[in-house]
This record gives sequence, C-alpha cells and structure tokens, in this order.
Amino acid sequence: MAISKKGTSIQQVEPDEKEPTSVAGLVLENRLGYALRRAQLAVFKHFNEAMQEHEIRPAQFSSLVVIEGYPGITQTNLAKVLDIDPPRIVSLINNLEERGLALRVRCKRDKRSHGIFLSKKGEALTEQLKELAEQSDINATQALSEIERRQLLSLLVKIYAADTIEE
Amino acid sequence: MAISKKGTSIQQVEPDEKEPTSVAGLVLENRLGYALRRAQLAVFKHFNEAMQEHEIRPAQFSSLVVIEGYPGITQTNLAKVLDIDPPRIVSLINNLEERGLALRVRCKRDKRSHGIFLSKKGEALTEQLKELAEQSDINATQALSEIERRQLLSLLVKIYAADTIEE
DNA sequence: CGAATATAGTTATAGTTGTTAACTAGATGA
DNA sequence: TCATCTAGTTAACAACTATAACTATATTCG
Repeated sequence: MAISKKGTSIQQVEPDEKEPTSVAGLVLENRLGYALRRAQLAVFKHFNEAMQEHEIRPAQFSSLVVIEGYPGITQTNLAKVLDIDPPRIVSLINNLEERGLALRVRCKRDKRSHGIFLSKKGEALTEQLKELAEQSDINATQALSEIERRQLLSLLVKIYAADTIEE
Repeated sequence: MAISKKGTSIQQVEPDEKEPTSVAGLVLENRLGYALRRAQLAVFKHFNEAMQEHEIRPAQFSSLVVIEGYPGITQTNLAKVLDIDPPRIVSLINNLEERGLALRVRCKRDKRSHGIFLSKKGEALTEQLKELAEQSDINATQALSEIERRQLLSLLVKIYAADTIEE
C-alpha cells in the first residue's frame, strides 16, 4: 500500500500545517446528506436542552403531538405516522403512561388494539412543550430570517413527504 | 388520571375513525427539528443504498473526503472538523486502515500524533464514492429543482456553521 | 362451524451508535 | 526535574434501531 503523496513509502511525515476547523471548501460542504445531518444535530441539541427539565425526548414529544391531534389513535397508526417500528411505540407509550401523561384504552370493537389518549396532565404539558419547541427552533436558527425558516421547512417537507409516499 | 375527552373514567372507547397516515395538519408539520430529522433519514436511506456494495457508512465517507482534502490531518483535527468524539475516530480509522484505504503515519515532530493519508486505493475509491454520493443526493431529492436544492444546502450550512462557531 | 390466515401488541435480543472515564506515551513549561 | 497538558487509545456503558418470535384476538373461507 503506497502513500499517495509521492508514491514512495514514507515512514515519518509532518502532519499538514493547516489546521482545518470546518468542512469549508470540501466536497462535504456540498453534500446535502451531510448538511442535513449536521443541521439536524444542531437543532436537536437546542431541543434537548429546552426539554431537559421535562425529561422529554424528541420521539416522546412527537408522540404527544400526534396523540393530541388524533385522540384515540391506535399504536399501529401512530407507528405509521411517525414512521417508526411498532416495538419502539410500546416502550414509548409505556413511559408516557407511567408518567401519567397518556393512557391506553382497549378498543371494545377490536380487543387487540388500544386507543391512545392524553390525560389532562398530558394535554397541559403538551401545550407547554409546543411553545418550548417553537422557541427552541427559533433559537437554533438565529442565522435564518423568518422567511428563510419557512422556506427551509417547506423544502424539507417536500423531501420527506415524497419519500414517504413512494414506499 | 382522567381521560381528557369527557373527564369521566371511560374503560372502553372506539379508536378514532380517521386513520392518519402522515403528520399533515399537525404541529409537527411546522417543526423544523422534526422536518430535519425526517428529511435526513430519507436522504441517508438513499445514501446507504448507494454505498451498500462498497460497505461505506456515512461517517466513513465523510472521513475519506476530509482526509482527501487535508492529507496528513491528525485524528484530533479530523474529530474537530467532523464534530465527533475522538474515540469514534479510532475505530473509524482502524477500519479504513484494515481495508487498505487509509493509513496512519506517526509524525516525527510530535510522536503522539498521527497524520492520516489515503492510499492509492483509498483515493480511487473516494473519487468513485463522491460521484455516487452526488447522484444519491439528487435521487433523494427528486421533488426539488436544482435551484431549490442549492437553496436548501445554503440554508442548512447557515444553521450548522453558526452553531459550530458559537461553541 | 372451524381451520387457516392475518393483525395488534408485546417481549426478547442483538447490532449499531454515541458517551464517558480512565489509561499510556509523549510533549511542554516552570 | 516535576507537574501539567495533549494525542490517541481502550473499555464500559447507555441509547437507539431492527429483527424475530410469541400471545391474543379477528377474519376468511371451505
């Protein structure tokens, strides 16, 4: 295996003088997947800080919002909407139920399935969390104007909506 | 704990008739963090499919590209640039080295640090992968025009660049 | 009817990833 | 020289995701 720099078998080499601190100028700078990942991590970091005192993780927040929007939704449908696997829903709902935020109600027509509802406490918390999330998004994207933020959102939705449909 | 619907203790409830299949209409639709996550997963799915035959994971690809751009970069700097923890770099580089794609060269001035270089094989593969990645990004974002894609990229970079600096 | 098949939810398991703490070798600076 | 710092490493661990298999109900159809 040859070192590419000279093609000779160098044993001791100086590391490059430049000390890059960003991916500026590299192909990575133009890679959508990479940019999405980095931006997502940055935004999630803010989100997690904002939610820390309520001990709410991103997937829990999403679940709360969906249950609020569709009270009585079954676990299977919740899994579909959030595009996560059914086994993950179980522990997610277990946790919300243990904390008194949500509850399963066995459906009398189909006794296999459970409708999921928010408790009063869950509803109140969800309202509060939605505001925190809104604020957290804005904090995480200070570099963007309100118009840019909306533009970004609409572009992102186009991507994942298209991708969800074609499956 | 009361069920919010009526405030009474319902034991058997019909699940909602509607069967939602997307987050359309919910607050989630307007949450930047959620949209970023979903879009990122969609794009990564394409990426992973494209890279499958080469057995290259996203972080490995990113590493190859950065090493190509900064031959002789130290592991510490690579970690900084990619914003990942030093321990992760170790197994990452181990893997690339075992596969003959990259190699560590001990720096003679500071014998603690290693410069990392691509082998000829690594360089050739990286060239190939960059094209695959480019194509994969385009496939994953068929719903976007070329202009929109560039817009999106610039918005994303603004977010994570700002976030990286302030630390 | 009742046997075969399908579905909702669950459990267990394991692979993968990211995080933290602590260690070694070498460098630096008083 | 001694104390402190840094680069890389190792190991332990927590979190997340995916898969397989199990239970209970439901449905289909001969």
